[in-house]
Amino acid sequence: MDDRIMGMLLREVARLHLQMQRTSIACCSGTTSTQCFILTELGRSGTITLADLGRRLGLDKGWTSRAVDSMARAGLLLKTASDTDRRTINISLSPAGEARYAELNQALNEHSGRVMRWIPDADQHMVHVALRLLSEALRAEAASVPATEKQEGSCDDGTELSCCEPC
Amino acid sequence: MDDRIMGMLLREVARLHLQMQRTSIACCSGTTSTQCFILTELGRSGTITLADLGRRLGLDKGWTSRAVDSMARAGLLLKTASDTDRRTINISLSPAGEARYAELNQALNEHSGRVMRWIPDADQHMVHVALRLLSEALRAEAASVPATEKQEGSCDDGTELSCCEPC
DNA sequence: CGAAAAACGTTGCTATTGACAACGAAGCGG
DNA sequence: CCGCTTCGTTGTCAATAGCAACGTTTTTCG
Repeated sequence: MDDRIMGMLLREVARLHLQMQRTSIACCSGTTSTQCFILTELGRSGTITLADLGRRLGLDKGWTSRAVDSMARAGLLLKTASDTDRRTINISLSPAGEARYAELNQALNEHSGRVMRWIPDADQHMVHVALRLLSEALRAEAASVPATEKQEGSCDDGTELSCCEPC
Repeated sequence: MDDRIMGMLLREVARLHLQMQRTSIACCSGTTSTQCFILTELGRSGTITLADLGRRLGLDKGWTSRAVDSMARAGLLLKTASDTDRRTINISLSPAGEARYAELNQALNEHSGRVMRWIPDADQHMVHVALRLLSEALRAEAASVPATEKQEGSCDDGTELSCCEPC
């Protein structure tokens, strides 16, 4: 299989989706795209700690702390101290956050449904299976890289074009 | 087909891909992700005007102007006045921009190749076809929405949860 | 046990990203 | 010629995000 075509397709899909997602989110409420990510992650994972949330979203913990704080001030999230580890804080959706999560989910699902309507019914199952495979592959690749990404930070060994493959 | 699962999968794929793309890009050179989008769009489309570039990427023309300007100062892009329309400016890749484009493409393709290695060979063709269908569906949906998005900006007609479907 | 190391959450600082509005220049239709 | 639109630039502002430093707490290991 040709990596070039695959790469372009994957990039195109990600870019187009993100672009349209922005408009979908903006339409619904004052929720910004990062707040949307936090809401959906909490809605799926339930109560998790702040550091865990940042790790799952691939965001800096400082930025995550501020974003969570502002959303807690807005009444969307609850910050409760853990009783087993006094360092950690458990983040969860407040009732208002649950409602916003449901609202957001509906808007985004409605949007993806509109996109799906452009795909023939006979192919929809295939697209579904392919997306599942892709998400698993992306997660697997993401999990496999960090083991070696911090040790070899050279990336300037000699060849000027073939970067990124040793690092 | 269930829109909910589809929506979650699509969002997950887009989010994970974008996140990993950032690290791939950062590894290569000083190019940021938006600059990457500009480079890839110019590499694919050839010489286009600034307004067109902004429209294709879904970005504000002001921001596009500044981004293009900084990349032109960095020697990656060329801004040449049009001879038929004195308002427009044609943006194109300089030789250095072409090189950066090739470099970037290689890094990103290498990355998508790594992701694809997590998918069984027997399924790769299916994923390829599915991605092609998806990108076409996203483009079709993106092209069909703007016709009605500006006229009906109400979105607060009555039902509190079913937003985004009339607007 | 007790010191060193690590993890956690907060805060300050900075840079990037991007939208919106206003403006002058230029084309276009009447 | 006059109004309208488009184009590119610039100013301003907010959201996004990373990095470093810090104090607190937990874990690890000698």
